[in-house]
Amino acid sequence: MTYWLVKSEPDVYPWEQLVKDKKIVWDGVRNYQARNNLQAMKKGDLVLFYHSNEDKAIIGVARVSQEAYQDPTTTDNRWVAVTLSYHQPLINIISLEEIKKQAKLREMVLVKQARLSVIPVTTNEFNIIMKLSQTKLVI
DNA sequence: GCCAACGTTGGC
DNA sequence: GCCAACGTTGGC
Repeated sequence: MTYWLVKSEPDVYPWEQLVKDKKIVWDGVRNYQARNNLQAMKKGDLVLFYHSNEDKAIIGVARVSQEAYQDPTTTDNRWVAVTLSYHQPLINIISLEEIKKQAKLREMVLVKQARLSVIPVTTNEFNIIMKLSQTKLVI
């Protein structure tokens, strides 16, 4: 099991929409590092859903339901998409501010590489976030 | 709205 | 192959 984090601008595709849709094709990624992370995702991996801009917080947990395939928004075969599905919300959302306050989270790639939109998360970081948010993971 | 960080492009 | 110019993202 690998853990990830994806960023979304809430006015483009908010978490609430995933709650309704149940599934989302995560496409349009045009950054090689982010693409490599998409390609490394395995079915069943858990994905933290982060709102950038106004919210700047981790708000829920999604899951990889389909591994990397050709990005449907382009015929350029360098780019891939995955399908994410709704998993569960966080009881308390975790703000970027909170993450920066936590010594053990300050080294997250999310903090170190602010512009990357698909980000690996360590098991330890994932567990700390679950604990801080008082969320019991549903398997 | 500004700007830092950083990726991409194109001229040489 | 280097690097200046430029574009984009996202935090503040």
